[in-house]
Amino acid sequence: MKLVTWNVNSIKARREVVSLYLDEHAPDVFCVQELKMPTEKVPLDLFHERGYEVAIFGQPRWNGVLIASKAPISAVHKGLPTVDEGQARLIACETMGLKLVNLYCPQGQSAESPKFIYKKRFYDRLIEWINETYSTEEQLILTGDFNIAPRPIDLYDVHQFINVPTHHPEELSRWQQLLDWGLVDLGEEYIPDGEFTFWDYRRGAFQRNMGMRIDHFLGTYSMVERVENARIIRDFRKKKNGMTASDHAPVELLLKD
DNA sequence: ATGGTAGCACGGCTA
Repeated sequence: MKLVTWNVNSIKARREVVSLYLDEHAPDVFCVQELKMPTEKVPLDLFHERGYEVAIFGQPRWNGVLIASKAPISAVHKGLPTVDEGQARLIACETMGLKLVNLYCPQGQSAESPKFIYKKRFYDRLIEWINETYSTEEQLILTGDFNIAPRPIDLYDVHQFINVPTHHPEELSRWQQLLDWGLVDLGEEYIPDGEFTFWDYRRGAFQRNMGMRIDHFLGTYSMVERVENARIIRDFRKKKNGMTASDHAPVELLLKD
């Protein structure tokens, strides 16, 4: 089966590009972040026409996450209790025998920003909630836009990220806590070092390959042996038929059935 | 040079 994560930067602006991706790459399970739309306005036909069931946690203007699956979806959970502040950043469900958490983690702006304090609080609560809700014995995957580049090689220039969000020690320690709980970065072994999932729109970052690997799959140990491959579909960071791309590329995880 | 680009929604915030 093919599991995909993609921060689309508005499902409204990206409707045609997302259609193209679904038709060309046919994921079985599709996790989307940054819908930038309230739940009731998300174009369901985009998914229903292609045989997907869909669970949506939307919000006007910002954030918003969605899971689409070719198989039935059950046990849908929306939101990370007590730290949401009205922000739609987490949706979880069960589908295809997997427990799945789709995340859009806060970005943090700068180390001095209140947004960075919020990012740390979000991660602290996430670690707690995962521990309360799941067991390491389960077939569990956390995926989405973590806004953390875990290794120096996951940034185009680590020297520009000394004490800067996405590679700050205070968030790397929280990433490590997720690993210590019993999760593995499933993409790391398969994605070649120095490949990125995000490039800023500004300063020609994509053309200069100034990117970061911040979109991930974290799985329990029982998932590790099921992974066949992971890859970044870099081509979808390029303009398609004049349509602007998202600033993130889709990331695919292939699992043995 | 505190820049730059995109999206939401029409001024300013967020990334």
